[in-house]
Amino acid sequence: MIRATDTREQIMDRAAQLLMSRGYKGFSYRDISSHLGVKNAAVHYHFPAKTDLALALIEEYRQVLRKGSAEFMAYGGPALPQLQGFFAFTAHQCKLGRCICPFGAFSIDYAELPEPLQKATTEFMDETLKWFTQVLEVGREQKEFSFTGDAKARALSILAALQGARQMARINGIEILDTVVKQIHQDLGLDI
Amino acid sequence: MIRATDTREQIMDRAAQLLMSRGYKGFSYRDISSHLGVKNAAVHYHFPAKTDLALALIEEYRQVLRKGSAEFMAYGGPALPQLQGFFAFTAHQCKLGRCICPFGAFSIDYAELPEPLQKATTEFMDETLKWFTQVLEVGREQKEFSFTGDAKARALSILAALQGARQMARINGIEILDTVVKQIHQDLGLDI
DNA sequence: CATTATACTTACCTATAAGTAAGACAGGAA
DNA sequence: TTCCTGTCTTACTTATAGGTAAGTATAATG
Repeated sequence: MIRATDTREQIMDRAAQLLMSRGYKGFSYRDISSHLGVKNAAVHYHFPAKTDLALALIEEYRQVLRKGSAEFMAYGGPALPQLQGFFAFTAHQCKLGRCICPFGAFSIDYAELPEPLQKATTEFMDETLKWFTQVLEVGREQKEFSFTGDAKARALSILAALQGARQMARINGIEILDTVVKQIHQDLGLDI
Repeated sequence: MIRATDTREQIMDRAAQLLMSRGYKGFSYRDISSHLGVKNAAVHYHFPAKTDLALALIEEYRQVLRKGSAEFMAYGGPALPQLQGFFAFTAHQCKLGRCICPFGAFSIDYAELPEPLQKATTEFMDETLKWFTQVLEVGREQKEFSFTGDAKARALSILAALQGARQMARINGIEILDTVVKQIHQDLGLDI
């Protein structure tokens, strides 16, 4: 009661953790409320429907992406930190048990999602792809790394590999993610 | 009643479709029974628990893999048909709405799966990876295609990319899968 | 012909999900 | 002081999930 907005943030934190560890269908409002020591209806007060919660999460992810890429997208600059930051973020999330990236989580249930959620997911992916394509293009121009062919196709392939690797890491160990990230580095001429 | 084993097969067919279009949590026995025009308990008769059904599905996938790769694994031979067959199979599945590969489906719910199912999934992935690594190694030796670095790491990366691409294809269109497959071809020196 | 196994159906159970309506209670504003 | 608003709780509802026990019909077998 003292700090009202805390609850909302805590709900979103917990929901993010659950979404990325169990998928969209894999968590319930009860999972959130019991963890926070509040009642189920308290979660519904902040997010009337689960869809609202999911939309808020996606919006948050989009904000994170925008904030992390705004300067680069507007003024350019070195592309390598963008790339490295993204890989580090991915690995860190995975080590916290958040192995399922939002796209993975929502793609599984995509067919049954309400239209606004589908739209938000698609737009988020478009934005991510646009940013990552730019990173690859600029990085190649500036000779920070190298690869052949279309940057967008390459961006898509790398994002797909990361998403797949994260999930496969759950089944056969976290080192799978490291292996794939190393492979991507090698393919970009970033051998260590 | 006339052809008893039909029902069991039909259950598995439908379950496979549902598993790969909605994920493991995303379908119920009701989805299967209503589609077949039988009662819920009929499905339980053939597969007492959902875990049993999942295990049977994985076993079936493993059989398909073994049958499709047995000759190659035992006696060698051209690797390219193995590769092409796999890509074609993946694309075909995806076009039938089966965009979520079994690894993707089970990886989402992995943490909550009973141990036998976890084990079966892990073993299936090990087998798949072993086969695909062999395909890449042999194909490189025989100059059917080319790539640098460790074959297992490359196999892992390609499998991850395919898994990710299949899921992303649901969100942003089937052409994403084609793009990634083309990229893989290019990376293996298989430009058309 | 009687028995038995197979492949179901009917009729349940328990748990959990998302969601809602109405009330409680604190703090600030009129 | 009263009223209002924001933040909850209590106490539900409805739907669906996985699962089970007991009975039924058919087909094969002794």
